Amino acid sequence: MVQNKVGRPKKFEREVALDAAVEVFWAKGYDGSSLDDLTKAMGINRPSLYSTFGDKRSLYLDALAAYGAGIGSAPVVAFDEAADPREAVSAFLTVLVENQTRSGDRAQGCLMASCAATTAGEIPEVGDMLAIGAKAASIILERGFEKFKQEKQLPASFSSKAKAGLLLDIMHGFAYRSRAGEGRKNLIAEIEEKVGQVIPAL
Amino acid sequence: MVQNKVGRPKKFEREVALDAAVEVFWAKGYDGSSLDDLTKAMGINRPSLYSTFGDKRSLYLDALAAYGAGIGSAPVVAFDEAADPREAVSAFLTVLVENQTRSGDRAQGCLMASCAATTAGEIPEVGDMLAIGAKAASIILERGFEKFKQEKQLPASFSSKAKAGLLLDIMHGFAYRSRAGEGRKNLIAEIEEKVGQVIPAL
DNA sequence: GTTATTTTGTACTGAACGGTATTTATTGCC
DNA sequence: GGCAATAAATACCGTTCAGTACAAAATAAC
Repeated sequence: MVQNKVGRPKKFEREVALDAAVEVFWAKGYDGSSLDDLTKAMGINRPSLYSTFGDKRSLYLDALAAYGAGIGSAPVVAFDEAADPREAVSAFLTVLVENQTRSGDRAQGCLMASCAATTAGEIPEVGDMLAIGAKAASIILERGFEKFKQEKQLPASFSSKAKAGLLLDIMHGFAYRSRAGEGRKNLIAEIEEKVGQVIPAL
Repeated sequence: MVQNKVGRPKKFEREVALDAAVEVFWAKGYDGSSLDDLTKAMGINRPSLYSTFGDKRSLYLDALAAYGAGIGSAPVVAFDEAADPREAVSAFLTVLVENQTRSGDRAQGCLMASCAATTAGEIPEVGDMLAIGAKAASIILERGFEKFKQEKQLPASFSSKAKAGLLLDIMHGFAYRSRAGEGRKNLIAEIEEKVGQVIPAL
């Protein structure tokens, strides 16, 4: 924990508190999360929240960015670390489903697709973040497929861009169904089928 | 407009007011929609709203049901009316994109996936509605594909259930991107590619 | 031990919220 | 015209909201 030289020491770490805020927004959405909800979950009081994060709105944007850089990009990281196309898609979807069904309570899904999307109208920056996140993921997946093509693990006819888009579509399908309450087991059981729809049979 | 025999006549129709409420919830979400927003858009005052729809929560559930029975199921209806598989999928996606990019303003998308999903935690009935809607759509699409198989318009190897799921995944991808602000033209231009991913080449 | 500095903790503010009591207006029936 | 019935319209209620003022506490420097 970084401390100043003088003055009363801080009792919390910015990143830990931000992660807690992510959980609150993920569960209740932006408008559904009150400052009481947030401060209680983050373990800090209101003045600390305001001095550290600004207002509720900028805390929200920080939380979305933290999610995007962490949990939100974990599936893409798993994809990139895999050795072959089928494993890459399978790892992508497995990490995805695990993150979207992580909670013991109901209603997890994706913070971006299931919660932040609601606020794309009232907070323009959110719309931009949604678009940028999707675009970035699409490009990374496309490049990953292109790499596999160069390695001859995918045929030359394989359309990397279209398949990257399809894989993201599948991601959004899982996000919706996780949020709707469908259990992890059911979704995991579908992954093989989805892999087959993205990667042509051997 | 159905009127009572006695008493002051109503100045609004329930369905019209409900459709207006749908628009508000679709734009701002449940928690982001105030009663002032709702009554203003619906053209009625608070007591009328409460006597007709109960409270905000039950108005919300009514609005979701109305959306599901109307706009939300329009793509499936278009699918069912088509004469061949490619046209069915194409019509499904075309109607979908048109509905999700209907507004001149930003942030349309799907009321269920882009807005209602947020409230699946705080209002349990919403989670159930999301799940039931997806299940119903999946079954109808699956039966449609099966019909095309019987008509020999699709090969026996065609997996109707898996393809129905994939088509719904694509729907959720479009919903996300519409909500993120991607324009109708871009999405329409992608439909042919998506059709090819659902229906095998001739 | 005093001072300067930083953060915590509590209490508070005006505004907006969902919901309702009450009054007024408009009809059909006698 | 008077009465009963229904709905509209306004004004209001207590609560919760996001945001802040202010004081108490904890550290380093001297």
